[in-house]
Amino acid sequence: MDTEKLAKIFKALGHPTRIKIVEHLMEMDTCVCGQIVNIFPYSQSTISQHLKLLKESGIVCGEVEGPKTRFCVDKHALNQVKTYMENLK
Amino acid sequence: MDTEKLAKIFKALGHPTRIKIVEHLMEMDTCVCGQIVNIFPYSQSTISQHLKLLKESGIVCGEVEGPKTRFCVDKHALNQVKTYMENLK
DNA sequence: TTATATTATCGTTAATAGTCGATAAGCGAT
DNA sequence: ATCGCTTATCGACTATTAACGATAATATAA
Repeated sequence: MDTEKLAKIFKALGHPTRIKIVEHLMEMDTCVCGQIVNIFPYSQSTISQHLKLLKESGIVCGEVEGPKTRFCVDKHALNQVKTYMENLK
Repeated sequence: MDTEKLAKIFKALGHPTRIKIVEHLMEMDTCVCGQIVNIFPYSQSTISQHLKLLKESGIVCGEVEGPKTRFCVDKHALNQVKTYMENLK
């Protein structure tokens, strides 16, 4: 994974709310936007924006499911980041 | 490591130049600011600013050594991040 | 087809980040 | 004490981010 891509993911993770969103996605496996909105004291638009950033970085993916959008952590991307960290020595 | 702290480190790593600085510090073990300036196409003040951010996040530490400042990766902080990544499942 | 539920986007505002050149501050050598 | 080297900080500028409410878009249900 090249540095640019990696930096984008780190940047996406560089906000407490987005870290918590990712953790929640890991626990729940998948989540719909509304479920995430419910657990944070932020507006729907703010959470949607955070999800957009996470998606654009590649660490999260989302697929439309009727009127909803279902998000989950991209395990492949996550593993690449994990591998990078492990090899950082 | 709490979420705020973690987010700060991820944020610090969320820029290609800063990732490369950290990689360089890992390779060289320690580096003085000027050595890092030499390998990037940015001004001394810009690199100094990046180093400051890295230091403030806790992923890098620097100690004054005469007129120079010697930087290195904080292995303890790095290990905490590594552990976090490993446990993210 | 109209209403409802869900999510995304737009427009705005305030704050933060990235970069530079210029300058200040520190130490060591002369 | 001053000069030179190294690093940090300041001020400026532009760009990006974070947050909100309002609105648009889309799909399902009635």
